[in-house]
Amino acid sequence: MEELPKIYDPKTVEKKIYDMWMEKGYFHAKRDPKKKPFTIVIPPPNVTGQLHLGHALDETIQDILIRYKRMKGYAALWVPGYDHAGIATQIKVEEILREQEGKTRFDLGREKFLERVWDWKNKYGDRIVTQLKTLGSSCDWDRQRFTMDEGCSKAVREVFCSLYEKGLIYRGKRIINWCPHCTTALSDAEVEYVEKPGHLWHLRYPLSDGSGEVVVATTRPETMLGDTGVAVNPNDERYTNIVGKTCILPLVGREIPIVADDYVDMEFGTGCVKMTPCHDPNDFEVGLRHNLEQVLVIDGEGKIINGGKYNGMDRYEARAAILKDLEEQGYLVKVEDLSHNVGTCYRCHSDVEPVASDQWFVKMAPLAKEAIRVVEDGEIKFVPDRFSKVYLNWMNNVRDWCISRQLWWGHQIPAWYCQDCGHITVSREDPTECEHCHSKNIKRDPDVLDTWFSSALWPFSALGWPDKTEDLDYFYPTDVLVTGYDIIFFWVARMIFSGMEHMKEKPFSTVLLHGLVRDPQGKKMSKSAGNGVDPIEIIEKYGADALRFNLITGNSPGNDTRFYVERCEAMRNFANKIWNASRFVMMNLTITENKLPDKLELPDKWVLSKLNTLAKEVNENIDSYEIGVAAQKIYDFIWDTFCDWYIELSKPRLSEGDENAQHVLLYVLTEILKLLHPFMPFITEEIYDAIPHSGEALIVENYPEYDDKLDFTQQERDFEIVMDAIGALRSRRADMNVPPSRKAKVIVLTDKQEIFKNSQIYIMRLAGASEVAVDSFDSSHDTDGMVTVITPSAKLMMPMAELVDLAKERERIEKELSKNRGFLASQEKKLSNENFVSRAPEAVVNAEREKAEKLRALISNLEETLANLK
RNA sequence: GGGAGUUUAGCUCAGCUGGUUAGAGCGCCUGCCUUACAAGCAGGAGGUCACAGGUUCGAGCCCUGUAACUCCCACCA
Repeated sequence: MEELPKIYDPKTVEKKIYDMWMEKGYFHAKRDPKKKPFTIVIPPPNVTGQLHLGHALDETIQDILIRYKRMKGYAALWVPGYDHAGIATQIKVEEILREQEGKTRFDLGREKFLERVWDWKNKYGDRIVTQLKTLGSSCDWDRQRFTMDEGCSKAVREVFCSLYEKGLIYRGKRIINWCPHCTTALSDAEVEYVEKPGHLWHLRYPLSDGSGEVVVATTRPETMLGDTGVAVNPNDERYTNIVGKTCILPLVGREIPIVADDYVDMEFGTGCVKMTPCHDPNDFEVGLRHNLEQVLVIDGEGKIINGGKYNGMDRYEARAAILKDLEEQGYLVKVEDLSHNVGTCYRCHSDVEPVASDQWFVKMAPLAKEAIRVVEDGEIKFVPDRFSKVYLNWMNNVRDWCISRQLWWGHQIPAWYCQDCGHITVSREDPTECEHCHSKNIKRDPDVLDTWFSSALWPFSALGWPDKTEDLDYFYPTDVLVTGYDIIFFWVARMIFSGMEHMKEKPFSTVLLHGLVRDPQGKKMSKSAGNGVDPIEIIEKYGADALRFNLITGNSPGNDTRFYVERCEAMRNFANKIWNASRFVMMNLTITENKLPDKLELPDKWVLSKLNTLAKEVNENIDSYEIGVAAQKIYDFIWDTFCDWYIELSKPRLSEGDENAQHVLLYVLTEILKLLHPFMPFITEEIYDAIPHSGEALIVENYPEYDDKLDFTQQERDFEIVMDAIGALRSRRADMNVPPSRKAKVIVLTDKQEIFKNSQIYIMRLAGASEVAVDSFDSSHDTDGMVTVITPSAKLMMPMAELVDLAKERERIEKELSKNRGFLASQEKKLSNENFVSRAPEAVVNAEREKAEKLRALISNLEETLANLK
């Protein structure tokens, strides 16, 4: 057998292993009627994107679940794909165009520009795919999808048309959020509110009849150019006399009415509100109720229009100019500081402008009904559960979804406007004439759909819908959706109502949410802050396995986590630990078959029993999505149980040529590799390949589960008696600074003589004993010059005369005695409590009794030792 | 204005439906290159589980209240 290097080098291994998996087609899920399907669709990363730690966490969780289920015998399908990311991609290509050619998209025209985007997508679109592969993601690459591929486009068109036919998509004029930088409408979900310091300017609007004035307050004075009214509360006695009058809009000179509307809060400001129907959602509504004129004063790029001398100015430039003029002309009453929430674009973070505009909307109320029911009824579960409240709250208050975007990159809206009769033709096939008047003079809506419109269909469009595919039939609904809590509204909510509406079935059963990966200070990682960590660099340095393990341990579902590079180091060390443990096993192997021997020693039964418990718990933990807990348990077992104890225990046996020890080592190691494989796929597969094995590859081995045949609970406890003794001896030797090289005879007085007699070699090896003599408790031994160590089951003596200080020894034992007497007292108090004994479960009471027994034994051992100490 | 989360060792965090004397990684102290691993081994220090009440035989975990920090939603010009 080839000698493995001392240090594990992930770089050379990971690529080789991944290529092997690909070549063998292990990631490809076959529809097998004998198997149960398990399906995950990937949250499609942006085609413009670079892998960041958030993706890495997301993908790792999914890969763990998929690999686990695959090993459990499911037809486990993980559908990969990416998202066309309308705004982000268009901006990216526009940027390149500007930088390289000094052109805008309008210079090229729609068709040529889109060619450029496709070129760009074809060139760089697979970068994110390559990066996913370095993480070890076992996606079914044969089924890779793109939100703008033919199938997804067909799905989008079908959904648009069908919703339109049902009256659930409509076109109308509403106040929408407009991003002047991205020059497109946004949905409500795409606006992030940021608290910013601002001002409240109080302006004087003189009454037309010269009988006085009203004072209004505003945070956005530039919108006054679009004012077409002033509103007061109908119950506000201060103003009843002016309702119905008009006032003169300063700077503009327009005569505008004063109306009464409940919307106005009498307590706030002056109780008079300027009405700008085109630039404020509330004003828009008030305007409709009172028939106020609509004057649009800010254009798509945030510049002033219909504003006389201010035309062409940027909105902030205009604000300054208007304020200056207002002040000079005596219309500015006062200025107050006011911190207020400003809507910003979630893509570019520019301030969004509320603008009245004709857009397409999805009518949400009817769709929300089923989406609410399916979560309330528990058909879809959120993990952690608290997010179902967040979801339901949003869905219960959801407003219509603005889905049109003034972009070129995306799914163009399948609506044609008749230039003659004005009818809108919406169709699955491109029409050649108006369906109403048959005019050929029709023009297609230039806008595209919100990127999230296509993502909303992902769980079924990625499986082939609207065609009736076998994949759809077999794999839908999917099982788990893994994503960050930050896109519940953008994506999760919309997938749920889309699935219910178009499939009449939930898109997934469980939504597993994780938190954000933050920097060591707890700040959000971002390009602009420069605190981002590139997962690819981490993988190169520490390996994908270490990164994966780092990301999924030490945090729990739905909670944010901080990323420490040092933790990667710790996880790399763990990988190296496994590597070396495996090296040790291999170096000592003369056997070639992996099977448990008939004759098992006590430590064998101990380790197998621990392994059995581990397998049981890991299955339970993963099944309930506690994957961090599962990982931690495997880590502890490998490092503590297997390496620090079992391997050490096996050494004296191996040197005696005990093949049974080899068999148990190989068996346990193999089971560990299986258990760990979903978490650390590369190193486990590499080791599996190097040790004797019967399976084809680890990735398709059976995942370990609880095994009745390995139930050695009693032997596990028996051996822990020996471990207690070893621990006590070690601790005592360390106290006295005895170097490991100095061996000493150990005399064990115990009523468990058989256990200790069978364990002499282990005590010698692990506790620095030159020889071990076992005798009964009541046998007499000279304690002169003996160092005594007490455990509940044994009195252990080492002749180390020169190290013994009688006074100190007394003191030590007395201290230990009083400590344990204290414990026993509290224990006995608990046991003498009627309520405890009668109400606590029997197992708990028995455990407590046993504990008390042990303490009594320990105390009597200590007392006896103290009495003999002369 | 409404809702949620967090508060556990020096730091960052686990702690699964309430059940010993509360754990991990990193850091710290002591001793070891014991032929798998110094990216390691052995031993150790360090916590009144934010605070105040309550329920319970038993509370880090459940209930009530308080405080601090964080986030989400709504949005009053």
